[in-house]
Amino acid sequence: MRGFLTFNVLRLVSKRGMSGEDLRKELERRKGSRPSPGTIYPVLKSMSENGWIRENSRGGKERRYVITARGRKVLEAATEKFISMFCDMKEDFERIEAR
Amino acid sequence: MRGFLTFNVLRLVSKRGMSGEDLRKELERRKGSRPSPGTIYPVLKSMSENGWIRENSRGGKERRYVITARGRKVLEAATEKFISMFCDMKEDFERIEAR
DNA sequence: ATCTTAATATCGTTTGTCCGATATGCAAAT
DNA sequence: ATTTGCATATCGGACAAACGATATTAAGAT
Repeated sequence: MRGFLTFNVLRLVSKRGMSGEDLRKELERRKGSRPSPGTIYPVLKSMSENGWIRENSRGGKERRYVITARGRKVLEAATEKFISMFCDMKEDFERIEAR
Repeated sequence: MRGFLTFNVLRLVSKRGMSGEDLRKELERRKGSRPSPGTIYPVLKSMSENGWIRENSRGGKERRYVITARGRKVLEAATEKFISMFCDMKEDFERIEAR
């Protein structure tokens, strides 16, 4: 189950401002393993360079990122692709969440 | 949007017996681009070696695969992981399908 | 039997994700 | 000012996904 890290980060940041550490913790909750620093920070950097997210508040050591307008467009397009790829998974969501 | 090809193949084969070409066509429908032969056949081979799928009917040149009991177990576990990773995407499914 | 056509198989290479290790920066406590 | 602790940054490399090109196989048409 590899891949889709960038997509997931963009989704998380779109919901609320998050730092690298916030993301590592939340991703651990969701997928069981915590991505290493060497994974998450390069992703944040390249997303930043692409203009999908931007640094919002820099409270000392912690840098909090938020999504940009451009990032929202990218996310929306990616979400559509994602859905068409996994179009018949809605039933699985319902089946599994119903337990 | 790379990755998850094996997962997708397993899902498709679990619904109905499919050949390599069937899979290439269906994946094109879903994700826009058709995986090359050099992509799909090695995947089928390794899934076969793992005992997740097996050759069912070999109508001449065409080999049709079906999922095995073991494959179903793997698929079920992978689906749960997938859902917990993308837990809050149900709303996106509904939002996008509603158009 | 030969030719044609489509499906399948294999190989080497490219590309991208992710990690481990290590270094740097920053703020608060001492 | 020094130390401590945590967040962030960077780098090299491991690993796997996917491709392009090419070869093989099998069935049917001629």
